[in-house]
Formats: sequence, structure tokens, C-alpha cells
Amino acid sequence: MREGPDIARIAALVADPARCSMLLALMDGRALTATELAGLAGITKQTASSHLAKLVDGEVLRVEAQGRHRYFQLEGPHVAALLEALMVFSSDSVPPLRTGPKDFALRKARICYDHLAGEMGVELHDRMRERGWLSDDLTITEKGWTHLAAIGLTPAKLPRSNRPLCRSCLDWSQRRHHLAGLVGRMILDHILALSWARRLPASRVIAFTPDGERRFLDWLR
Amino acid sequence: MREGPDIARIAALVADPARCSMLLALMDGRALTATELAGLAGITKQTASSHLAKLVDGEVLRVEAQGRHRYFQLEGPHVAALLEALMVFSSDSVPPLRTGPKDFALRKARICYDHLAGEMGVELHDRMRERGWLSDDLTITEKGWTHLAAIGLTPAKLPRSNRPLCRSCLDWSQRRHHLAGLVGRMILDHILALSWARRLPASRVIAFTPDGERRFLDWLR
DNA sequence: GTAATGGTTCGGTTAATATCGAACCATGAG
DNA sequence: CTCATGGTTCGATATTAACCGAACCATTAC
Repeated sequence: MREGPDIARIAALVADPARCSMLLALMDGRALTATELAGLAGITKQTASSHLAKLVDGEVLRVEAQGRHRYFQLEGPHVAALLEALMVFSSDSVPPLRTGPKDFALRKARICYDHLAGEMGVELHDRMRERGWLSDDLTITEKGWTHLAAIGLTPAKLPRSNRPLCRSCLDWSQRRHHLAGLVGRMILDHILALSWARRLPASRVIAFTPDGERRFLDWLR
Repeated sequence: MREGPDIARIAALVADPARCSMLLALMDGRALTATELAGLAGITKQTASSHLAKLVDGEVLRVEAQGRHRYFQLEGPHVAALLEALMVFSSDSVPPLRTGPKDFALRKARICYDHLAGEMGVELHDRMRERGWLSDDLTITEKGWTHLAAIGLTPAKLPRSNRPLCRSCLDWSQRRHHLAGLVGRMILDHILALSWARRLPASRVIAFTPDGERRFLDWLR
């Protein structure tokens, strides 16, 4: 019967407002404790515990015990991708919604799990496609590797992992794809390491310095 | 309160197994009637009606009344994207799930309801738009009818039906539109009648012969 | 050792919703 | 007009699950 993949089961895990708040809080890839998450969601510890157990059981979250704390984080990039796919809906059903300065910064550049999203993320993705650094089937071309090497990113430096090198992730604010995957992560790491940008505390905003933005775009030219 | 975007509301819409079955059935972009969907989901008409109303209200589905039927289809590509994002989970938990040759054939060309889908279907659609055979509002132009006549397809041969002549349908594998509607069906019929391709038994695969594929693409040139 | 804190388990209440039977409305066929 | 069919509306029922209070377990601090 019901042979269909139980995507309903996964959806149900995200369908609760409390769980949703927690997941959104974890969008940036950090690991938070159960009580922190309970506070953010506005529920008691008991309730949060129950929710978190379900999320872990459903392989949406991963948990790591450390001392008497239990740190929760997203199971992987695909969870962030799912949340972004959901945000696409709210972003256009309620168009204006007062775009404050912080909101503006979020649209400009933010972290999505572990890679760059927002205008800058989409720009990165599109430029790489346009310049032929990235092929249609999302593999880095020879020319691409050459340019990646220019910022010190070589295949040898990639961490061993079976996670796909490149992956495209639908951007909720831009409604276009940005670059995810191992390479997406490495590029963001480099942007931060070179101080082209820095993370704003307690937010997902990636703040580029004027100089950093220029260098980044130059590199893509 | 709950200022968070109501991604939970959207997720809840997908969280029900019955609604899920219906959405998956619509993944190929076809438009199905309420009773068809009820049958596929294994529920009664009343229940389906309630579900469908919710999905339309939540802007997940779009409905179009035609005669005494109501055709439901996905509201847009972002819905398909969401469903795909959800499927990543189930496909991930089960091992690699090798993409066999049959899967490759499915992406290349398959039947979608009664018309051509997959790479070849998208190619047909795009070419017809590009060549000006098909206008923006999805009507066949004069030039279009000329070329259709070249393979023996004239307006007179169209079956009497209130079904729209042309319709664009979101392609599951290509994520782009292919040509549906009466004309889409007639073209596929002709492809099969001329033996440019044949249907593989017990599957949705449309297998083009090398010669047939060449002739088909030549016709689109 | 005792106290404090992070986290889980249990039980009972409450709210939401999926479901269907039956009646109802609307369209199309004859 | 009459009948059949697609689809919705209206209860009423039953299942689910979110929630919290209270008790409990585990780890660190003192």
C-alpha cells in the first residue's frame, strides 16, 4: 500500500511551529543545546525534549553529547535545503513585509548551513556557470580548478567526504540557485579566512567589507 | 507572536499521507481531476475535496474549472522543488539507488499522461517556441500549423474535445516545460505512428530509433 | 558527601484534524 | 424535463499529538 516514500513523515516533522523555530535557529549549522532551543521556541524543556527526540529519530537532526549537555545540529545540508525550499513560499505570498536593514543584509549575503547564500551566493553560482568553471552537471571544470587555485583552493585541500562536491540549492530570497556542496563550503571558508567578509554575531548575515566585495567580484571576473 | 515565517503551515500541508500521494501524482505537471486524485490517494471524494481545498488555499495547488471537472495542478516549480527536497531524505536513507539504464531512458524520453516528456519533450516545447510555431500564450501560430501539416497534422484531424489545444507541463526530470494538451498528444501519436519511436512494454519509456530521433530533430530544425 | 543544573520520562488534559455517511448543488447527456 | 455524475458541505466520530506538571536520572560544582 502507501508505497510512496514517506516524505509525509519528514514533512510532519517540520510541520510543528515549535520544531520549526528550532530548525530555523539551527539553519546556520551551529550546534545548540536543548534548553537553548527550548527557550528560542518558547516551550518548556520537557516539550522540547520530546520534539528533539523526534527530530533525531527522523534523522533531521544529529545530536552529540558533551558532558551534561547535548548539542543538536542539522543532520546535513539537505535539511537546510529543505528549509530554504519551504521559505520560498512565504517569501512571495507576503510580498512587502517591511524589509528592514537587517533583512536587507540577509538578502545580500548570508550563511546557509555552511555555504554562501543570498545575492552574493547566487552571483557566485551564476558567474561560475557563465565562465565555464562549473559545468551543467555541476562538476568543476579544468578551467574552474585553475581559478579556484588562485585563492588557494586545490583538490588536495578538500576534506575527505562522500558529500557531493557541488550542489545547487534554491535560494529563498533570490529564487535562484546558489552553490552548495563541499566546494561551496570551502569558498565561504576562504572568504572568511581572507577577511573579505565576516559573520555578524547571533545572525546569519555575512557582512562583506567594501574591499572584500570588490576582490571577490574581481576574482569572479 | 510566532513571527517566524509560516513554513510550518506549508510543511503541514505536505505532512498528510493522502495529500502527499496527490502531490506526488501531480509531480509530472499534469492536471488531474478531484476524483482521479481521490482514487490515487485511496480516499473518498469528500475527504479529497477537503484536502484539495486546503492545498489550493495554501497556494500549493492551482485549480482550473473546466466544465463540470476541476483540474488540479502544482502551483509552480517551487512546489516540485519542495517535494524533491523532501525526497532527498528517503533516497538518502536507502543506499545509493543506482541510476540504471532504464532510469536514463526515462529521463531521455517518456510518456507523461499522453504526451512526450523528458529531454525530448522539453526539446519539442522549446524548439516550437523558439521557431515561432507556438506563441507565448500557447496557441499554434500560422507558421506552426504549416509545419504540423508536414507530418500530417491538420486542425481538421483534431478530435472534438474541450481539452485545451496546448498546455505546458513541468517536466519532472528536466524541471522545464514540455508540450502537453491535444497537440502534444497528437504529436506523440504521430511519432509512434511513423515508427520514429515505440513504447517499451510496462514502462513509461519512449524509445526512439536512431533514425527516428534524427528525423524528429530534423523536423524541428 | 550535598546541592544545582541539564535533560528525560510519565500521565492526563486539550486541541486539532482526518475520515466518512448523507445530503446537497451544478453540469452535462439523453 | 429527467437522470447520472463530478464535486462540495455538513455533521459526528475517532485518532493523534502538543503541551505542561511532577517525578526522575545523570553530570558537574562545592
